[in-house]
Amino acid sequence: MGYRHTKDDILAGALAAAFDDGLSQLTFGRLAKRLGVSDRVVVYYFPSKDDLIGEVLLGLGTQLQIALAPAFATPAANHVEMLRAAWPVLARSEHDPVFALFFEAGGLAAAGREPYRSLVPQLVTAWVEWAAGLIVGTPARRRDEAAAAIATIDGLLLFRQLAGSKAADQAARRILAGGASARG
Amino acid sequence: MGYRHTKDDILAGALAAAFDDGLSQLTFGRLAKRLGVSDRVVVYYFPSKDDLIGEVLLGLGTQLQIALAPAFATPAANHVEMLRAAWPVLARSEHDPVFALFFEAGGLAAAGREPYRSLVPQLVTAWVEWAAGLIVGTPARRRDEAAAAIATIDGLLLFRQLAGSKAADQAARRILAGGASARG
DNA sequence: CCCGGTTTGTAGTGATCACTGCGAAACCAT
DNA sequence: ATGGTTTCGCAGTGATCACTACAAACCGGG
Repeated sequence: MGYRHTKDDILAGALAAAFDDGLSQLTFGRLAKRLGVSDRVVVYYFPSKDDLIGEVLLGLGTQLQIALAPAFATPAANHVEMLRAAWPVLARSEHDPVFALFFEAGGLAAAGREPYRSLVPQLVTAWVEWAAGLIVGTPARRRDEAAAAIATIDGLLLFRQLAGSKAADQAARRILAGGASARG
Repeated sequence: MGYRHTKDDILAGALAAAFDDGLSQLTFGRLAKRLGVSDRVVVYYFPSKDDLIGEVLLGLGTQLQIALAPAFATPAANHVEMLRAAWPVLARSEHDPVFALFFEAGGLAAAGREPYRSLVPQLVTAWVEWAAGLIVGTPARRRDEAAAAIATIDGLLLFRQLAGSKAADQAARRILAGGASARG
């Protein structure tokens, strides 16, 4: 038997707590109480709050990758085709707390709060590069279509969180209708 | 001479403080210090934090409307045309703190935090209805195209905040290219 | 000028924040 | 068993949080 808690235990608990209550409610004290330990243990493994948040964001990135894997599995001719492939994931996104957490982090990044401001854009960039690998065409075209796909997916995900699934379905219907015959 | 501060004074200060430091840094104490008064004055006019945030969000809605007025000034045949009309606003959005503030509020709403969860969707809904008034066609078509426009605009605005203006320009180029000949 | 209500300062509430010092317990290698 | 290291509970740091009690200052109407 090792010690009672490993760093991974605590990080997993932190991710779960963030999923449940949001990043802004993630504190040493609350996390410790959730895990049934002294907050000293949490601070021992994550010497500063930024350390904890940084690793939580890393874990969030992994979870996002898992959630989006089925969406980004097949090559696409353009961003609308990519969006269509992602649709099954988008259509259920309001039930997946990983997206809510992403937008909370994104909002804090937009507001300029560290360490979100430094870390969240890396998630988005990695996401774009991942998408670019699936687009067919010249490098410039792959880059542009991937950026268009990610921007539109972000918009639909956020719109679904804020305006509800019905309005998001209406929006998606129109967006997906336009791209069947798009050219490069 | 009336008293030193009116409710509008304090609300204006609160909006300015939120623009500068973000909603999550908006507290009675900081706002009072910024205005050079006791926090008692702030609490007098806004008896609870939710009251203050609620009115700040209302003011944010007004500022958003002002910022987007030039984008939503002319009728559009579909969401891509509307997006094209909005482009001059989108292309400068990273210099306008009103959008950063909107995404911070949106992220907190997505995370389920009150009063954001209750109030922010109203901003988005009002936004969609405003856009629907500019789309030509049947009611259902107006509604769908407006939703598509707002979702895409949200996505481009957020993408510009998180991925930078260069990537956002690339994304916009592709999205705007697709809709020149879209039909209803 | 005085009287009513409105506005504001001083001070303080208990709670929670991120974080620390210290010593003891748990663990491991020998 | 022993000595050294890792882990962790206990207690406490000063700061800040939203919010309150109380009384003084301020104001317009009489």
